[in-house]
Amino acid sequence: MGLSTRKKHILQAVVTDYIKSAQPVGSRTVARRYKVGLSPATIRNEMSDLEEAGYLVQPHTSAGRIPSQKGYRYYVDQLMETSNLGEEEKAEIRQVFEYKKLQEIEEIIRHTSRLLSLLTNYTCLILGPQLKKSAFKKLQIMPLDTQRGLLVLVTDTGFVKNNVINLPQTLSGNELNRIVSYLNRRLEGLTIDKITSRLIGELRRDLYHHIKFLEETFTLLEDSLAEDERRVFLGGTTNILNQPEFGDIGKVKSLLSLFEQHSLLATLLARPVAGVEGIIIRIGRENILEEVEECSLVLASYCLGKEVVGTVGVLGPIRMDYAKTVAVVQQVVNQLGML
Amino acid sequence: MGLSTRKKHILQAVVTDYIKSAQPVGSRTVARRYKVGLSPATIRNEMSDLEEAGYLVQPHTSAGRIPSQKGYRYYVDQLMETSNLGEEEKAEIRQVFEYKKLQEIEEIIRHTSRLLSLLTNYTCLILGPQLKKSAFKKLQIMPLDTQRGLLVLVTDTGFVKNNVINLPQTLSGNELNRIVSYLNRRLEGLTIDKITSRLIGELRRDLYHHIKFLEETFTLLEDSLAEDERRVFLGGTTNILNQPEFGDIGKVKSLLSLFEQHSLLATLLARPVAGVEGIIIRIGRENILEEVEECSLVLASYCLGKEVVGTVGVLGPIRMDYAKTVAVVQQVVNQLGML
DNA sequence: AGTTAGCACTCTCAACACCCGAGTGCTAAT
DNA sequence: ATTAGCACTCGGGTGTTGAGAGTGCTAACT
Repeated sequence: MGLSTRKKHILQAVVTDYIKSAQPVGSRTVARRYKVGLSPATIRNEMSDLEEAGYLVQPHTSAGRIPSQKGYRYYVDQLMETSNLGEEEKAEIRQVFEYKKLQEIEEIIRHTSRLLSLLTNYTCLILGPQLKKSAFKKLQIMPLDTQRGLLVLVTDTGFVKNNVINLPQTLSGNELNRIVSYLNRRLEGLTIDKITSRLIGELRRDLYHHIKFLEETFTLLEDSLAEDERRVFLGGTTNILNQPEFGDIGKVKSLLSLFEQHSLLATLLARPVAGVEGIIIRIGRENILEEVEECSLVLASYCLGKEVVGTVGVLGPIRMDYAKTVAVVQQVVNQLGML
Repeated sequence: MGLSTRKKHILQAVVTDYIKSAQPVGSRTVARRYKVGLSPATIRNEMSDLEEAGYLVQPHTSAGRIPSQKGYRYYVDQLMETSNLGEEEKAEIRQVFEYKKLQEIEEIIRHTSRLLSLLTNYTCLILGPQLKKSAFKKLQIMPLDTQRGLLVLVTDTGFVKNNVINLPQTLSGNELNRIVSYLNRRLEGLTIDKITSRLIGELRRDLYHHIKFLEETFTLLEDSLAEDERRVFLGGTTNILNQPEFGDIGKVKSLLSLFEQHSLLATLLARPVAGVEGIIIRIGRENILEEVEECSLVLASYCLGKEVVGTVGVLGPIRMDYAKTVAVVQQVVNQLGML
């Protein structure tokens, strides 16, 4: 791993220049634009070494070099200087969160994804809070008419779930209220994944004379827990079209189709080790899906309240501006955590 | 308007063939593939006339002809034979709606849009129910903690709206209940657009001693009414990428960006004259937005219950399979109406 | 020994010429 | 009125060429 400082400088120059220009960068350019006091010839030699070591590749003889995935990895790990956000940008981020304090969580996330895609010009993916890990807060059943009611479930993370259910006509308003408040008492404070079939079985027994009604309610509850497909929120899906590397319809198509398959996206955003704090960068093939093997992903967990509840990610071309993206993601995640 | 029957046949042949092949069709092809008992030369003459009359255009000399927008219009109005759906397709549609009876409305619409885009291979746009035209059904406020509550609003069309609001700590549960049931009584059965500022002012007076609390609730109510941006649901947004006419990134981009601007889409789906029943087809420039001047839109109103509540549309290239699309849309709208 | 200048070499890309085939329009024959 | 025949047109594919960018190597320089 021990690259000479000179090699480091050159590698850095190549990466930053390529990130800006999307053009293979040659020795001339490095010599001219980046004040290494060296002649092109020397730089050529060093670049040749770097290529041999696997940090750079040549698209073809007689083109400049571009970073390999290994090169990007080295850059990200060792070379990148984290850029500070401009004050205007910081202000913009703060402003978006200013009035969001008491909004519903989905609304907040939607805005966040828009903000991130706007600031970075890449595509933003946000994995919503995991229902299982949220705590039950309150449940209510609103009768709609004689046969149907609306089941409303709220978690402490501000997650709201609505479901229309059938009510038996024989059920009086009083009974309904009793049942609801009983359920609220029993479920209070439990995290959703604690509401197991066993517990539900218990509740069923206790309320045996309402079985028919409950049957459906519980099935619904169980379903929505089992499904627990965490919602993925997208922002700026068309931003990739601005990237020169996606001039080809085929690539665009496979990516855009991926964007419609939320379950796949969820796996993409899943953190490898839940424990790791801070920002994770996945470059090209380091992502599991082949649809994004030409993309990089900047990932971070975010909190709402004190718990880590989800993941935000910014997806751009491998040639993305890592420094800026990391800064933006960091800032946004911080702001989210303060809500 | 009076085309000879022979010209009609030829025009029809050209349109259908071009819809299938996306290639300009020449006189040979018409003679060979469509049993008009005529030689290419004769057909050439007729096609020449049709071009003069504006129904066909030549991309360049020595290419076949393709229909002009006028040509498509004539085809759609006079020539198109409405295709009957295959039994499997009908069954598929029915099946999707089978289990949807008591779902929430948004869920139904989401499924519908997926279904439509799947069956047609085009992009599906659905304009959700208009809040203003829906009738207020029920309102409930669930206290979440000492300071906040969840305001749940349900309309008769099955539309559910959630909003977190602040509650004054001084408010007792009883008081809250009284207020809620008072509001329910006053608002019952009114269509949302009847809940004007005047009415709200009245309510305010009647509940003057809760002004602070109500202030916020009402503002929220008013906001969500004023905003009343009808939601647009999309399906199969990447389907356009399969169309050869969108091989160019520029076009794709402008369309996909349009798909992110829901307010624009809403105007696109708005019906010109609310009264007109049945299916409307808008070809190319007949649509107001220039982003879709190379697209056609097949529109239909749909009902939920007895009221017309929204619009479904299928957006494809001008060269779309109108016959099939119309059949599918018709069928789906019918099924929706039966829910 | 490390650095640099010079030069021949390689490769891509854009421009240009070229040809082929599909399709037309016109004319003359049926 | 219809059709066969034929000259003409034009787009798209193919091959060639030249310019430009960048390299690698060698020999000279510090």
